[in-house]
Amino acid sequence: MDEQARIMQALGGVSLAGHSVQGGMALPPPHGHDGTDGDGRKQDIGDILHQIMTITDQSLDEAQAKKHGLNCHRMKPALFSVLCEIKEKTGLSIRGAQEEDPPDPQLMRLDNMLLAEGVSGPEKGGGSAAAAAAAAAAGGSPADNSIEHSDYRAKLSQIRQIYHTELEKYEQACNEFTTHVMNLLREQSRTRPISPKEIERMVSIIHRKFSSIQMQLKQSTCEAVMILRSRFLDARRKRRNFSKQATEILNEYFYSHLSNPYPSEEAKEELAKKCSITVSQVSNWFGNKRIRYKKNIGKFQEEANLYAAKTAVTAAHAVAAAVQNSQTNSPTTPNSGGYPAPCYQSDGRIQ
DNA sequence: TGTAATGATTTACA
DNA sequence: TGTAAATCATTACA
Repeated sequence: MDEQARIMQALGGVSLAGHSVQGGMALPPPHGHDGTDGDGRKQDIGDILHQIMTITDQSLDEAQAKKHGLNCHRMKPALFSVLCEIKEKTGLSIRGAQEEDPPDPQLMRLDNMLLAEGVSGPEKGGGSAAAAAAAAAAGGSPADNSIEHSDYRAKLSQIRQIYHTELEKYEQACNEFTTHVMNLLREQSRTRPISPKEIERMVSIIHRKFSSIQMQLKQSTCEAVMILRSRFLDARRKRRNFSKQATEILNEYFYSHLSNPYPSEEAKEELAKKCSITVSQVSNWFGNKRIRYKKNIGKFQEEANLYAAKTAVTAAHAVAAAVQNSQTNSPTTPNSGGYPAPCYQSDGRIQ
């Protein structure tokens, strides 16, 4: 170390008890330097401060001249390689150089999701599959579906656009910053020992930092897509009341089968077809109707009577038609073979 | 704007 | 797996 200090001094640098200072850059002492001499250290610090003050007092021209002198010094290439070697030995320049980044599972998940949703990768209709699935689940009319579909696609396309713009910005910033740092290090490598390996390491550090920013972007994009999906897929958020006609058909069936309001699978399918809704919507409707009817029969009594009358009229018409056609088989009356029609008490309770 | 109505979902159970 | 019951979230209406 003493030899190194002497060389530094000879080159016009500042020798500071084991620390070589050049243009504000300090080379730490190699391992093993204990520096336990208390008074000596105080003196060193005083020297350092003094030297720093001296440096700042120097004019730029003087500094440049010194720098030039250093660069042109015949010993410089030899010193540079020696210092590089020392740095290699101390492990400063190779620390972490071998760190191979394993693929981040979280990043992979984000990438996969963005790819699946059509946000990253080639545009594939902006999640039309998801939109179609949601539309089917919602059981809306085809016209409604196409409106929702295009709405979903438009919003997804917006997200995609923002994602790509931001990604491009990050990449540009990363490249600019990397170039800047590389130039800076190359420039500094003229006056302090920086090996190409070290520059590479620095570049990889920068890339790692920027990729973590990219991950945040991907994460927030995924969140936006999830919110969009949940809004689109959650049928409760876009509930539409069934058409009056559909409700009529369902009510007619319900009240004409009041004693056993449990339509078979076939009946459900038929009702679904008639009402232009799905079988599960029919099941939901009957589930809701049964529980609400049971809970408050009184409230539904009027409705029940109305539909009973309606059914009776329909049946009478059927009978009349049958008689007219001289047909022998009588029409099927509601509830025939099933539960008896409810008999209402004065309080509206079913007997 | 508050409230009733209503379609959908969730949970428990047979 | 279908249903009851409770609950949620939205719509319709006064």
